[in-house]
Amino acid sequence: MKFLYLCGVTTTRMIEQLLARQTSEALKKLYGDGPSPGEVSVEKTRKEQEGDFTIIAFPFTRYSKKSPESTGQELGAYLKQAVPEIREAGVIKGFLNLILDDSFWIRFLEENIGDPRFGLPEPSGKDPVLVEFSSPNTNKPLHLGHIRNNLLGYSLSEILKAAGHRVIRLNLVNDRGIHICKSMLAYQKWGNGETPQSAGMKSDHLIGKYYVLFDRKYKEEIAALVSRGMEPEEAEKQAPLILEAQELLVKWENNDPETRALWEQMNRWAYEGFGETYRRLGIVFDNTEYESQVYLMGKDIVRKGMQEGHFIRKEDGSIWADLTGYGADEKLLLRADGTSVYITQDLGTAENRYRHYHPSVMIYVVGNEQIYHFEVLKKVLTRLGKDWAEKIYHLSYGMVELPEGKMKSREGTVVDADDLIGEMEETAERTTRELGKANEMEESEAKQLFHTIGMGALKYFILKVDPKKNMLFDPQESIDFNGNTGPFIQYTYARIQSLLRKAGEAGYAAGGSGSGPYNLLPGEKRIIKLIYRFPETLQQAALQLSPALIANHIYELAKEYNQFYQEVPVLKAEDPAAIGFRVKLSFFAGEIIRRSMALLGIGVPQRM
RNA sequence: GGCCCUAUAGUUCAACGGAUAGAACGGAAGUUUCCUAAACUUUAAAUCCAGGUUCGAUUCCUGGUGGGGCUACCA
Repeated sequence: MKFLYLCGVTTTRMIEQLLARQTSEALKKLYGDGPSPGEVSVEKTRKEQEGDFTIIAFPFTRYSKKSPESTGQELGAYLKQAVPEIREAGVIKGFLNLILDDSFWIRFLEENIGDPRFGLPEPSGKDPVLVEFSSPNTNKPLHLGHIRNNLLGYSLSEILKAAGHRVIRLNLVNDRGIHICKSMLAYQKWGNGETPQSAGMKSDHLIGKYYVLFDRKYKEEIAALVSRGMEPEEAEKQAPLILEAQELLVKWENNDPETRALWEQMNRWAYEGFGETYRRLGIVFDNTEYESQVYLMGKDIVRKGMQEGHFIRKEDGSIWADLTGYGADEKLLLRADGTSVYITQDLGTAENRYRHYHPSVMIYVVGNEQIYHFEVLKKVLTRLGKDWAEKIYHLSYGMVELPEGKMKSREGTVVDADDLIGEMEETAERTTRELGKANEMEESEAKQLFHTIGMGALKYFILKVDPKKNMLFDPQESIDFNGNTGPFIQYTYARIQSLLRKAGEAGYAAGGSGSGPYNLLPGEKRIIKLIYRFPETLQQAALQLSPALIANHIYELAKEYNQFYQEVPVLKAEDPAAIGFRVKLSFFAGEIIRRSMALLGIGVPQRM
């Protein structure tokens, strides 16, 4: 993301920087000219090949005027001389593979194992990054799409914090607008004073019931009008229910006491329900904004812009921005009846945030169906001379699709958030009990474990996918607990903790240092290298705003550790030095797993 | 119509312009006198099509084709 900067470079990448610098010097010395160190890319060697780092010789042939092979040979010979950490340098098809001495990797482990801030750069102290996410409508309960939004927003915030940014998590509640009036109207007409208690429903679900009811009755009215010969488009505008909802909106904006009282009651129900869902998901915010409190600011901006001649007023009194010269169409900013639309309040919130927080970046975690909306928002702000409009970044994530297609709240084809959370916990409980793993647990510990595993499965399932891509969720197949999943990683962690408990009993310290020379097994080295790359992955995840990178990395580590665990004895090793080293390696791997999972908002159990 | 996103094993997902395109699930075959088998090992299976740029393209560009989204006085 172009607005973000790196907060700091962690010390662990120093060997790559050293290699790049030496390569640059080598080429200049050998051939008289060469790239700057920044132009040299030092990559990790592919898994199938032997080596730790790879430098590609092809780009250097323009300096050497020789084949990639001999260029690589000469460079390799130079580097081996210049860098004592290099044990071997071999060239295969123009790829210079460097093998570092085991002592380098062991020293890395020793130096960082006790550092709780390993991989974390110093906090930048610069202007904060705002992350807006969740932003629910108060007219219906949360569904699977919101879950993706919440998990992404929360995880990104954690990642950005870890990468050294000051982060402010914002929730903007869409608590006003025509959509709210629809549920309110349906409740007025057909609610008979029903309450969550009397209905025995979670409060936000009760509101959703009336939103769906409105839509059903509204569609009936449209159908009736159409059957009497009206054009469908016209019928949608003339149906009595929609006209009534519009009246209700005007009343609301004019502070009609009765309307406001109903609105407040229904919103309270919505917040109660959302609060419960957030709690179960483990989502928190630093601040909550309410659209009802900022939309007037948006109206003012529009009025002022109108006076200054930036906008146009149509015959019916509605106000529009003419963006036809800017790669967009005309965009409505205020309705003819003076009430505000979606973008009106977004103009207000943006201005409000900019003044209040002086952010370096404003990230909006909002679905990709709103790409156009944010383009227009930025264009309108720019039009008004707000040069900070460029600080707005729309993180547009893909939709969660069901096998039959897109979810539609109004038509009831949604995967409800609360239901899904409940099902995940139930599945976790069933699976755990079948495996007999809860047998010796206290009931409270078991309950906590089911929650941890269930949420781990759900969160990992969603966050491992690249945010910008659409993803598929098939309720029939449910979310797996084996393979590339949250529970797999949690299980790996639990195994490590079990091992460490036993190691402690046997007198082996996990965090200490001071082992002697040691020949690394291939599996051990692969684990160390994955730990070594954690800081880099964190930076990449922050830069690309992608929790998926963390998820992929941690899966690699868990997989690698499981293989090691299976094939290499730790506590039963012959050599005490080997036991000591492997205990330490296990401890460090466990820490990286725990911390990475925390970046995804996922907890890890001590046993499972 | 216009604009935007997307296309990889049967399925769900990976791959800073680099080597033989990786995993998982599902399929086939194995591993438990040994630190937790929610694990591990082996195996079959894929870059939508046609051009272009490059030493090198799944990746970048152009044109097709398929899928999705936006283009609301909904948010």
